[in-house]
Amino acid sequence: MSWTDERIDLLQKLWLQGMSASRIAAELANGLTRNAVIGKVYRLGLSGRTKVGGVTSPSPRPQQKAPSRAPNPRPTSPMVQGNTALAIKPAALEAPAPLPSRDVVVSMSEPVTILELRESMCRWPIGDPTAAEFRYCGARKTPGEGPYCSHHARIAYVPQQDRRRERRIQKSA
DNA sequence: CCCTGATTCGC
DNA sequence: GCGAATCAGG
Repeated sequence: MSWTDERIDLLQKLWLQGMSASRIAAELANGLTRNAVIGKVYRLGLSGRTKVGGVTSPSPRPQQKAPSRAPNPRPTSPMVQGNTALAIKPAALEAPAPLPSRDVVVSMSEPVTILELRESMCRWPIGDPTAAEFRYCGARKTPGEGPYCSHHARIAYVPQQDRRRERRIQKSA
């Protein structure tokens, strides 16, 4: 598959929304890697996401080929990133104030699709597994073997300390 | 170690 | 033009 206009369009949209390359790649679901996404973005001249605030960073992208080799003229753009980056996009600032949803738990990183789910991520299911919107918690898994983040682990393993003494007495045997 | 984007470079 | 490899960093 190649970069169709539609795909490029979506790519731009997502990229400008602040979505990370890896997520976009996963979203476009095509075996595309984040490298492919980044590479395309680069070619499109979209690299160096303009930050919010209108301060149009000069995004100096010398499209010219450096004779020998440009060691690393890395401007080190100020970008919010990392697993915990909340994809703060311009749209978010313009968007209506988030309704005081009451059940927004402390979930940091947004839920992830199964494609984005990694071994180190919480597998707590979010939503209807049969729905397309089904996601997993995706937060950092608690070290060890727990398939869940610490938060969900507690919910999952609410042990049965309270369990009725199931097998009462089986003395007579 | 997980992740991020940027750049280079062979195809 | 494409994207893996690499680089540079958080």
